[in-house]
Amino acid sequence: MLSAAIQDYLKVIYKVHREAGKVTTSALAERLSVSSASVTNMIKKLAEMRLVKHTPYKQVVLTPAGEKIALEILRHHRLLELYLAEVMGYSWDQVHDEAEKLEHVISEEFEERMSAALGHPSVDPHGHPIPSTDGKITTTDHGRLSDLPSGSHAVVRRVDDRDADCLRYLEQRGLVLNARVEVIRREPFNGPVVVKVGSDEHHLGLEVARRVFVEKTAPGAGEPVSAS
Amino acid sequence: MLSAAIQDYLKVIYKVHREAGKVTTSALAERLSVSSASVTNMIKKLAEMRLVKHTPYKQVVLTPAGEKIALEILRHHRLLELYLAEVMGYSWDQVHDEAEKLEHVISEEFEERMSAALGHPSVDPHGHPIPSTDGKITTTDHGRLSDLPSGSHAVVRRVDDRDADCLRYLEQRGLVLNARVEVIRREPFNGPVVVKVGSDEHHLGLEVARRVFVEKTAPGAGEPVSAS
DNA sequence: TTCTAAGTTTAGCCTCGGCTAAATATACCC
DNA sequence: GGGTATATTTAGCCGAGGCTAAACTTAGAA
Repeated sequence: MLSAAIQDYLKVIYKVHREAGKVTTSALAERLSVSSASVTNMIKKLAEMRLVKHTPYKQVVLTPAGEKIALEILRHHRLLELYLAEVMGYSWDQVHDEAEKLEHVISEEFEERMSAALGHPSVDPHGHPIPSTDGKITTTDHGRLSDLPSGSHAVVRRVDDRDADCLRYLEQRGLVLNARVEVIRREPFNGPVVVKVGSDEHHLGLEVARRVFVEKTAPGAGEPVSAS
Repeated sequence: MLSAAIQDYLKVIYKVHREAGKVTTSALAERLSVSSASVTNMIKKLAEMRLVKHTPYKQVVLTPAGEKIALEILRHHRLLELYLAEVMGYSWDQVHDEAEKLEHVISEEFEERMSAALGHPSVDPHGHPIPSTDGKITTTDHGRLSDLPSGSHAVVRRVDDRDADCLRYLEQRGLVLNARVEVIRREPFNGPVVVKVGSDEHHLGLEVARRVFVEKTAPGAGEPVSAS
């Protein structure tokens, strides 16, 4: 059994790769709340274990073996989030921290029973795809709400789940998974984005709007432009 | 937050105290699958933290603070066992190992939601009482099936849950919580105990019979002699 | 009472996964 | 193309929680 620390490193390497393309020591250090030196140490170890390839001073990439483990942890995390929310009644902003702890500890048995109880879902409550047992994942790249021109219509497809306060903020304003939004206008000088959700209008700071990922829709349409 | 290791020590100290009265280094070492020297080290640390009192070469006892933590972990463990069995459909013999890992990781939130989902139960699937949130526990001391004279009638009130194989064995023979049993006869020379469960008779080795705790009943009675 | 076996503690070591400080590599600016 | 800022790695350290071997207590038998 791999330690929770190693599992965490692999998971974060995977996520940083998805989000930034390139995986650097300092990015990992920040995401793991650990010093850069500690990251270098661990990376060296992971490289010996053939879980990552490391080009010193350049970057680190997961080997297929490393990615498999990362996806397994990711699957645990996202199934847990969904289970906590749907079955146990957790609120949207509470699930992340609990899942973060449990993901390293549950058995395959537990994973399978959760998945079954949820009807083998493919997306977690924040819109992230759930990897399958055999380590496959289908990612859809969505644009950010903050990048939408005014007048756009869209559907919320994913929300960054790293900050519980932000999640609460968004939830209160109806910006949850599959919610329809319209960009009314955008204030200049990186000011807030004014969006309509249902019949309400909200002024979202750029930082917040960057955390909401959307799929564009036709203005009056009932369904997204490119429904899956 | 206390480490999982410390939580485990406190839990095992509590259990050994219940089961054997006296808590020795070697008993702890065996139960924790750790060397005696390691136990001595950790006990020293726990004593500094005021969680146990240690009389060197004699014994160790929990302080009220230590007992509080032990009972909290015990509560986690037993709620988890029940939740895994009742809600998630685990079998009787699978729940212990999973609970053993999860008990150190779940939040108060999780604990409370499990308890609510189960209707705030007072006994786990193996018959152990579940401590309350405020660290109270009501223990009933039951005799062992292995100590019953032939002809006795009894109800299973608790089963030792440390060995999954043994649990499976007992479950297959109907020796589950609240099952009625009758001791048909006892073979001499520490031979098997012959018991009737439902309409079947089974020959139980002494080692197995020692792990089943029972409450005596009147021979034909529908209810135990001293119902709770 | 003394001697010995069993149980306990001490001493010293190990691995894991952190840390800081110092050395080194890269990259960017002029 | 050289110099400096920034990123990365190396070196050396620490605490947690294990281990073994050796020393020390205790208790029981002779």
